[in-house]
Amino acid sequence: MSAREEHQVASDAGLSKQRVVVEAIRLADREGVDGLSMRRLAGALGAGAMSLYHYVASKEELLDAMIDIVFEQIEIPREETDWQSAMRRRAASARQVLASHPWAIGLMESRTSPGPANLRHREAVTACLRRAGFPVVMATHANWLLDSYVYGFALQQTSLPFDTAGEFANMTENVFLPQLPPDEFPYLNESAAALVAAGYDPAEEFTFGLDLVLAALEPLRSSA
Amino acid sequence: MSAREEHQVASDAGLSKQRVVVEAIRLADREGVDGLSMRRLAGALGAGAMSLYHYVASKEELLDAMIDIVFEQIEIPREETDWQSAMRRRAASARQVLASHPWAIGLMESRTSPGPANLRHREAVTACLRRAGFPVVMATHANWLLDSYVYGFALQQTSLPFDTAGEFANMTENVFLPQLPPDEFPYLNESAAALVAAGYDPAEEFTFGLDLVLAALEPLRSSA
DNA sequence: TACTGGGATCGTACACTGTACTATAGGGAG
DNA sequence: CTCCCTATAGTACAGTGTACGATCCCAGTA
Repeated sequence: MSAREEHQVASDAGLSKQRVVVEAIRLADREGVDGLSMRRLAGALGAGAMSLYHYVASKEELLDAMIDIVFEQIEIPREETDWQSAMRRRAASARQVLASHPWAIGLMESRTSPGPANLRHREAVTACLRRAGFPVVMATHANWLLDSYVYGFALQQTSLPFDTAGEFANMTENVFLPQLPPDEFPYLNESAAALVAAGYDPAEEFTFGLDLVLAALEPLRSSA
Repeated sequence: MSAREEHQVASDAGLSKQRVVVEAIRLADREGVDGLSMRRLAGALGAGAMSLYHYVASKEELLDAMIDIVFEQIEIPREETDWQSAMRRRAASARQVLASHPWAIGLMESRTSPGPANLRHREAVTACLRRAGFPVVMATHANWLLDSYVYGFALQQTSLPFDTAGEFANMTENVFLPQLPPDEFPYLNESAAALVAAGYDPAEEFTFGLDLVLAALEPLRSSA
């Protein structure tokens, strides 16, 4: 016990569910979700593996708690602003949060229970849309559409190896194009060449779809 | 060896990468991706665990091959039809395929290499959009937008426990509503009640967003 | 025919996983 | 002091991916 105190990194002011989950997120961010094991997590906390099970019923519950904390980090729409600005802010926040915890999207698939932060988020978004004048069913449609776009974009983004215009140009010229025979993939070749030439910046891609969707939803409000 | 032949299910006409990957997909469909282990897969094929490694370098490569076969099942746009019908068909196909292999979306996250079927798909979609008159950069935007919507919708759908209007009404009344204190979640309560009363059918939700996106993209074509 | 080489198949072993069960230490209540 | 309860672990077990080496079988050659 005294030997263990020598090398432990985290403060040992006592465990707690909060501390366990937060450290699990840091570990997953650093090493990927496959590198997150109960033993390694316990090691990072300076504790024994089985001690974690006093704060978390199972690894499944730990993963649930992790994604709920991720949802907590997504900015909730504020009341005063107009609905488009509010949706833009929360979409940008969601994209950024999901990009900095890439494992979260892959985890959303298997777990079915929404979690409290997720529910608060949905409530706030629905409130914003309803106050903006969307009828009930239309607000549901808008919710689905916006969430689908944000999650789908984040999903695609995390599986791509570039973030900036420079990285995109670099990867396209040195990795993608050499793998695309021009006779088999003429349009992808055209596309890649044109995008690099135009200085295409993937960071701006998110805005295009979001603005288009918001503009298309605007006339579906019933009042002003 | 003769004892093993008694209980094996699959035909033992010899292994092959194709047979291994196809059986892996069936196993994942049946038991979830967590239930897919090399030993169980080998058992389903009537083979020893290590035999699989002659057709697949690692489990990672197996997973890559699995998602590429899933992509192969998504209908590719045909040349003759107008672009909106083509996109509607392939979006519907993608949604259905991803719904019947729910593990596929969760897997897309971690793997970065596109895979041949994925590339052919992208090529065909880009071709369709370009021929419809979208400029190069606009075709890229449309591609991102449509894919984000389809993947995001599929992701949300697989994490929901209902598919039909009846199941939705049932789950909402018996499971969701009892967990939503009306004073804390007034809008979600209003929404749930209104949707059940209106006989809301989640199967139609996909069409709404897709149609909206397609209509919003239409004027961005440069020629007719 | 006998020999050989190589591809396919598999058994064993190792490090690692989640976690059930059990044991311990420490502190507050009676 | 005794009793009990909460927090912390150690050990053990079934199961994982896969490195390594053994085996079998068959095509080709002498």
